[in-house]
Amino acid sequence: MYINDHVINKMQDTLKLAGDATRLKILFCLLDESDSTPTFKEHYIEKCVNDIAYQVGCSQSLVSHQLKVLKDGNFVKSRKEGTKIYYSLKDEHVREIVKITYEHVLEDIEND
Amino acid sequence: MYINDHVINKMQDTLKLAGDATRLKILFCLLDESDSTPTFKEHYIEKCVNDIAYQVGCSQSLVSHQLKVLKDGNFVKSRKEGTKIYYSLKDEHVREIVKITYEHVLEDIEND
DNA sequence: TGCAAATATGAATGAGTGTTCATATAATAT
DNA sequence: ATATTATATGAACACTCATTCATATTTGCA
Repeated sequence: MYINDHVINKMQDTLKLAGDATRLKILFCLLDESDSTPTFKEHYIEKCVNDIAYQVGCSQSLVSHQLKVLKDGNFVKSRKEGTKIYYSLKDEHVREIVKITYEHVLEDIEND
Repeated sequence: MYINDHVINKMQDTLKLAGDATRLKILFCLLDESDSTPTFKEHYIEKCVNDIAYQVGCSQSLVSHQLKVLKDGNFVKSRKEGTKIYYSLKDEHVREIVKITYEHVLEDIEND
């Protein structure tokens, strides 16, 4: 193959990381301030774990576990302030991958 | 959540489908005629199972299994001709998702 | 009819992973 | 110190899934 395994494996990791419902919800949650239609505008919103858990509708434990996964995969970063830890998207790669997939899925649903 | 579960689940399915090394190799294989740097030009190349297996370096059985997965997920389509079955990309969605991820991974590797 | 080529399929296995539950850690306030 | 809030962590479980092996199916051909 022309594409080396390193590239393939990194692509696999990236797509696998994004390919989970709970993590996708967390990413959407970090995409915008409130519960609105997702704008994919470049801005970095910070939310603490409990707020994310509440908005996403999952347990604190699950969200914490998945935030760790997202952080290890360089999808999000975190900042400590008192007892709270604020998470936000790490860069524009994440946003674009979510955006492209979102738009394609919407298009598919319209042409069902 | 503002995004309904149906959309989230379809996004999950799409990204999960693409998030596997073997399937990515198959998709790259169907992206271009030969072993060159991937152009992401819109053209639909047909290859039969054995050729794909050879180029990807996996067993016929594995490739056949994964082609079924890709077909069920609407990533590829197939056409029968004699004893051979030719597979090709189904639409531009697949190509774009692979392209975006590929470019992002390359960019990450450059800035390592 | 029989054989070879191309592909599909089913079972089995083993590794990976999403989720829950209980608990630990850390910081703050009383 | 003690209690409370916020978050992380580890074990355990169930479940998914990628891969292999053996075999079935289909088509074309002698």
